[in-house]
Amino acid sequence: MRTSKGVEWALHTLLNLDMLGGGPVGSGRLAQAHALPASYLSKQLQRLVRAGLLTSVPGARGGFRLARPLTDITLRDVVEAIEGDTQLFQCGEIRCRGSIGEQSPPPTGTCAVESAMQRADHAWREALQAQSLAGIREELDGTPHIGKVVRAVLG
Amino acid sequence: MRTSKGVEWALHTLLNLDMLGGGPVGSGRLAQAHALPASYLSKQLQRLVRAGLLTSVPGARGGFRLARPLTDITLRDVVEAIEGDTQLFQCGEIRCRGSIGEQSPPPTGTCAVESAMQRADHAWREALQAQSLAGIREELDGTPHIGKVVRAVLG
DNA sequence: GGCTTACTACTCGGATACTGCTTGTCCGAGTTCAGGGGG
DNA sequence: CCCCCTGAACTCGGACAAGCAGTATCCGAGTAGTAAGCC
Repeated sequence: MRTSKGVEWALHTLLNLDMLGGGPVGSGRLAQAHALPASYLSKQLQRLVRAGLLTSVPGARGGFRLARPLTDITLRDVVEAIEGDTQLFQCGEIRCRGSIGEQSPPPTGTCAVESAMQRADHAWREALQAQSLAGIREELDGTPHIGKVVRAVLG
Repeated sequence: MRTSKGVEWALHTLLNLDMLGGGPVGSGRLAQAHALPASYLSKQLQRLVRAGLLTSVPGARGGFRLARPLTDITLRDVVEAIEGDTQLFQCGEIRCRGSIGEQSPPPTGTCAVESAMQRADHAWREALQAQSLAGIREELDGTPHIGKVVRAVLG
């Protein structure tokens, strides 16, 4: 179990877009920046558009641009945009099946196992939500040449 | 992205084994309890054995039994036994590839994106570790007929 | 009658197929820009 | 000289394959119990 590569790609791409600042950048150029498959990256960026993190500009000279500043984008936003908001642990309600399930009265309330796993899931999402991309950008600015390279390559 | 079904199966099976208390129980009977594929459940239980959560008894009248009390088994133990201890987010170091990577000096230290995701990963594992199976067992004991059913079916 | 021994039934454990999702690729609809022609 | 029209190039967006991890299954090695045979 691991997050899809799209999460990593989306995060770096969002950071790159912020360093550029201005107009829309095509998926091809964004992909070239990190040697990613362009078409597949485009697919991931479409999800960010649907989630409201990016806006897409169609046509020639089109591309993607940030829909809002990095301070308003959390890791949780990105992860859920790519992966969906389904729980890490999905209860199959096996407690209701098999010989035990048949001989037990229909359960009332949530499965204890499920609720325990949900607590951990909640902690994960809280930790993701507590970190904005702006904070990560600040860490990167500890090595300021990065921004210069990005602008030289993509600008 | 979601945890494999094996996690759910393992958790319920461990709880059932504790309610029985005594001797080893075969994977077939444990599977029948929740209408699970017996052979595949056995595969998951083997992982719990390797992780030291269960002990297996070979031969006729053999089976699986708890290697230690539920108070000493946390959700994290079970999840990592089944899923492995790999991080939810695995950094592909794409920052070192592509035109940006080539034109940047070799990075020093951990990728900022990776360390941010690791913080969330850590929060998840902490929340898992904070919950023992004994606690879940207590929640289940709110509906005490469960133990009776388990003993009737498996005992 | 008691002990030994061969047999059977049952268990775990790993090697072997199948399925669904992640990953990767391709082509079409739509838009912008440029250039040429006409007023 | 300025405006309009046509064409081409480039973009996103969704439809179409390939690869791999998760899922499921089967068979062999090994052990406990049993029953028969022998002393």
